[in-house]
Amino acid sequence: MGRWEPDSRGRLREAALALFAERGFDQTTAAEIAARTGLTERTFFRLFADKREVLFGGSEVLGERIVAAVAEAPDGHTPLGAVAYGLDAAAALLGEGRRDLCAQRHAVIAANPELRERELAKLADYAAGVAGILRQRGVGEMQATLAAEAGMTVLRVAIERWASGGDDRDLGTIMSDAVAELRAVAAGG
Amino acid sequence: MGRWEPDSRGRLREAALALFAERGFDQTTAAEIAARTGLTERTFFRLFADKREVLFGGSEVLGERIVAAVAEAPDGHTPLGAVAYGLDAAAALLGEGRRDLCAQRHAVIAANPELRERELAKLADYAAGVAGILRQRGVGEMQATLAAEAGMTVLRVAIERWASGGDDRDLGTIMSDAVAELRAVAAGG
DNA sequence: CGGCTGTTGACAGTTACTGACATCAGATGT
DNA sequence: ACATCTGATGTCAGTAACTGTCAACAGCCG
Repeated sequence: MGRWEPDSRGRLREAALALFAERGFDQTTAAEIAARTGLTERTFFRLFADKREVLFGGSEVLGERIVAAVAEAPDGHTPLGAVAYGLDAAAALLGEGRRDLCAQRHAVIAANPELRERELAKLADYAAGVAGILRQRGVGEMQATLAAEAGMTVLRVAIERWASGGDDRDLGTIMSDAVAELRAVAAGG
Repeated sequence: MGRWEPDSRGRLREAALALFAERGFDQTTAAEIAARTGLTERTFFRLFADKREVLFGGSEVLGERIVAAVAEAPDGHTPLGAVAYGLDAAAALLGEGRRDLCAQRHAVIAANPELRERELAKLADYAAGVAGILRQRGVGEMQATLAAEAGMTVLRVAIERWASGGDDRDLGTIMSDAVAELRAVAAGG
């Protein structure tokens, strides 16, 4: 290496986030993002499947982490109890990162329907992975799906609270809280 | 009316479903769909915001029906109990339609990631509407969101079972069942 | 009869994305 | 040291999703 600046992916991600935050997603072309990093549009699309994906790099890592944590949850847990392990792992991973960047990213996503769609799709992917693990642990198809999907809803709501600054507590705390609320809401008549 | 064939929207929807089922979503252009109905591509995009929307016409009706049913649920229900009214209304509405068409539509959607994204977005819209109603009924922000989202997950899973033919029971029955499973999965430790 | 309205067509333009091929620094093998 | 291979990039041409603008024209209304 040395022939080109390293970490094209990372530089494109940074440039994209900055431009999206500044002018908005629709008002930013892939060519502009690429130009800002000294690369070409073609390279952009080689590194990211589509323009939206540039905002979701690293999302596979989060998904894998969640699925792994659910898989490693000790036996004897209810489905939702196992999912909570995954949520803890997610909170730990996200808690490492810079909260301001996470907030900026979320503001960009919240401002654009296409990006919101993509985020939902990512969460649905995680949910599918988690549901698969739960099924391996002997949970029935329907319960596995419901527990996994509900867990990802908790993840989304908690992150939104955390990133939007409406709740100053630790992300893990917000999430445990949300799981408790989920139990409460489902327990009632 | 009379100058042109009536119901351009409906004709485009039919043509699109047929072509998508036959060759797949990606292998079908908007111009081809339009041509099959004797219209032009420009008209297609005047009637549908984008190519995917042609498969989701009438989805606002379903959303409104669900939200209305939740709003009209008698007092004294838990949040999830009120959501169940919405699910009943959805089952009733979908039960009216032709199940084979619903199944074909779902097969097309299931076969394409972009279409799955759009479907998730529609469900998220319904959930937002339902959560709003629950909040009006005095349910807390977090519980309202969780109950509404969980309800839409039930809707999705139940429809998938029903449409894919894996479950011969009535859609309403499948859904009540799924709600019960949701309660069971959340009730446990 | 004349003007207004709503639906459509025609046409040009932008941009997301793809495929095919060229380039060239650096690692690798002999 | 030399040839070669590899991997990341650039170049260029093309498709198709959308959008803006203007024209055409049946029906309706005064």
